[in-house]
Amino acid sequence: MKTKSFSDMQCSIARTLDLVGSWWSLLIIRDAMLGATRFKHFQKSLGIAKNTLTVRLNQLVDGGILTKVAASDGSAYDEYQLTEQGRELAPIILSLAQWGDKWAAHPNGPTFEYFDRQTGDDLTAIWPRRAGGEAMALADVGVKAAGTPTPPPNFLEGKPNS
Amino acid sequence: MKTKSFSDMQCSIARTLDLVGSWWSLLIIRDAMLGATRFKHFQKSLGIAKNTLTVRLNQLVDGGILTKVAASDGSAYDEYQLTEQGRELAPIILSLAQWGDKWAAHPNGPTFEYFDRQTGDDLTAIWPRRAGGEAMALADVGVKAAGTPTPPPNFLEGKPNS
DNA sequence: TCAATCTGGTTGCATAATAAGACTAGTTTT
DNA sequence: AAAACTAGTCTTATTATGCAACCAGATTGA
Repeated sequence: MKTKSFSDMQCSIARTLDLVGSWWSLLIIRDAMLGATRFKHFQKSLGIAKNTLTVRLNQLVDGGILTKVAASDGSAYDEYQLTEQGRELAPIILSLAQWGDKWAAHPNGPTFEYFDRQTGDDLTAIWPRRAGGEAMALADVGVKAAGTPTPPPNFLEGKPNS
Repeated sequence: MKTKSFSDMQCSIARTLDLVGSWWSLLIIRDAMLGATRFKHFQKSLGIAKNTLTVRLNQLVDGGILTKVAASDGSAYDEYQLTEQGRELAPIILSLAQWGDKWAAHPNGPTFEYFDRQTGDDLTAIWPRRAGGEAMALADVGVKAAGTPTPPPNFLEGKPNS
């Protein structure tokens, strides 16, 4: 069959998913954000098959999300570390967590809570906002083809032709 | 092999990915947000195999992201519409787009731009923010086990044991 | 009107991705 | 020095995806 790649699509969403959208990838990134650095961390935390984990880690390294560096603690085994590019996936991870907390919560409640280390407050919702900072209604989010000046259909509302 | 499901994990991120994390799912949701409602829209836009599309659409309906409703224009063919639950995936979609624009842009540039329909301004970045609305450094985002009072390791910094 | 086309699938077959477990060379612990 | 651990690899089995053919009902065009 040869699973189709999204890498030749022009859409940024597709291009992102091509790098981090395969099964397990985003959970590996989650664990990396929570401090996992070694093969065994990911393997134990996720229960993923080792061969699959090998492939996924290599893909993330190739995609520039992770780097493999010499261990900081003198061990002979390398560490996988998030790159800047990888760290900036945090909004995606946080919005996934936020949605799951609201719409797909586990009977026992969520495992993690996110807060502002400066103040201790809970994080403000990850949500589209206007310049001032207020969250906006989804219906106010407009989408347009790049370069187009006029505001065509609404995000979440426009109809495709035919 | 039997692909492992994430649905019994407690983590909200995993639970969300279980519903929308399979190959094609988020692109289908993207298209739904851009106005696609019918089988042919998704099929034409994505170039996905028809049997796979059938499975994906049914999964999204089962997961409460889409509903199948009678066509609004009198056609005999049903429409797939986003539910409220589905519409609230917008922050995930927008953060994927934002990351891709920055880190995985197509040579020809992005296809879409997002703006505030009220003002015409570009959207403010989807990013973790403090109560006041200012974007915060990722290093200031803390994560803790649910219920725990003390702030343990940083998000993006904490080390797992062993 | 009525043949041609479109729509939303289903079915069968080929291949790729994932899972599970055995195995291994090198590392670390006891 | 033996035992256990680490980060894989290899083999085998099953599922997921892709592709093409097919089909019944709806819609369109001449």
